[in-house]
Amino acid sequence: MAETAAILHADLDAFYASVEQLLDPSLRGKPIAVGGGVVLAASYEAKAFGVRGGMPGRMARELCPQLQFVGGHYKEYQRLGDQSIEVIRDFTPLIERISIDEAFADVSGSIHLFGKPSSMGEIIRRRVRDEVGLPISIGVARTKHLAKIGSQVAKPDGMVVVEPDTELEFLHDLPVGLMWGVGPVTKQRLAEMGIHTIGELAETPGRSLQRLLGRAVGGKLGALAWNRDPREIETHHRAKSVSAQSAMGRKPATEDVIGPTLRHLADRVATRMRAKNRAGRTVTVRVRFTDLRAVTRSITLPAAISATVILAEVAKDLVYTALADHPQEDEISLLAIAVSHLEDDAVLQLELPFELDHEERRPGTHKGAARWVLDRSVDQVRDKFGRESVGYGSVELGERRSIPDEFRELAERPV
DNA sequence: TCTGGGGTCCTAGGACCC
DNA sequence: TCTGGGGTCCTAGGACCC
Repeated sequence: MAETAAILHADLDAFYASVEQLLDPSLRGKPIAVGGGVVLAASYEAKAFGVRGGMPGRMARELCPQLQFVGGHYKEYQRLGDQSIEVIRDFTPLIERISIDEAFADVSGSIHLFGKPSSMGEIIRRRVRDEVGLPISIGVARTKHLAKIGSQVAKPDGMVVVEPDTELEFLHDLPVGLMWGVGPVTKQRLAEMGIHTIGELAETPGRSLQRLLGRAVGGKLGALAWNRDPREIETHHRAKSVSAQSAMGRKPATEDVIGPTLRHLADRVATRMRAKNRAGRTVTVRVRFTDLRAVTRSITLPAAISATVILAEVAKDLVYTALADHPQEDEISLLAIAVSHLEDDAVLQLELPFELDHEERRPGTHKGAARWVLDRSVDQVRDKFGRESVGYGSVELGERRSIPDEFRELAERPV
């Protein structure tokens, strides 16, 4: 861990909304939201009305009647996000990309070249503003946790430097909700104990925290409140799961809904796995009912799979298992497929189809390999002619989904 | 106000093995 | 035969993050 404050956390402000305002100058200074059914990002002008990310579009409109919904420049989001992070790379290769609009960087080894970390932060901010055209906030501190909180405090369009000798002073007056790992539930539980600030959290005995929040969460929060953050910059991590989901409002739990949706989801997941030469052993499905309660069912197979048709079949069995356990539910609002237990996939892997209803699990290697080879050729056609050139579930679904596939891909991390 | 999509990590019980 | 204990894997659910 750095002795000096040399960890940067850089976070683009209201990212999607800022990109839209950059692309269309007539939107600048106006309350806008990216999204539709749900607000994916709100401009600062919209935030002034109380509009927040994750909020239902209808509620946002009530809060701000003149709110303008825009969006759709998905390729630009990716390009401008990448371009911004690349600016940081001019100062250090030790970068941990958290998401499309956010990254940590360790610049301790670059001080002799570029001067103080705070100077680097200011240059990065200016260059992102001048060369990309976007506002970015930066926190500079000795640890990731402090740097991250620093950038949150610095928003919008600012920089906060936490010097090593003022860390606890900085930390202890802040609300617990700013801490990494404190969400709505934990915040509420802490409030019930009269804990509202990080300082109050630090004064609470570790035993009490662990009793209230569990061993892991309680222990972690106690350590962070006392400013012990052992995390280091991780320049590359591999994904541990691949998933896709589809919200559908309110649909009957019938085969004509479930079949095409699962084929489409399996296609998305399996295509991404194959593109990264990975395959997975554990398949998990999630079924959400109309009251938003959700159940999951999973199975761990004896061998990893990445063929679309096989994944769709396994997922379908799991979904019907879940539905059989909830016979009173005849409508669903979401289906999801996730594959975990990922392994590196030999180029010519053997796929094993399984009969889930039988004890016996027969390897049918010829059939499995044939499916995998077929999938590979579909992948190649799509690479040349576009994803829509070959449809699995998307054509059958026959309706516009609220979120285009291009946008979904943005959330993807390096696999 | 009941709302998207892609992820990570933790807990707890049960099965199974040594 | 009964008893004890530890480790690992699997499954389901939940909190959290961006």
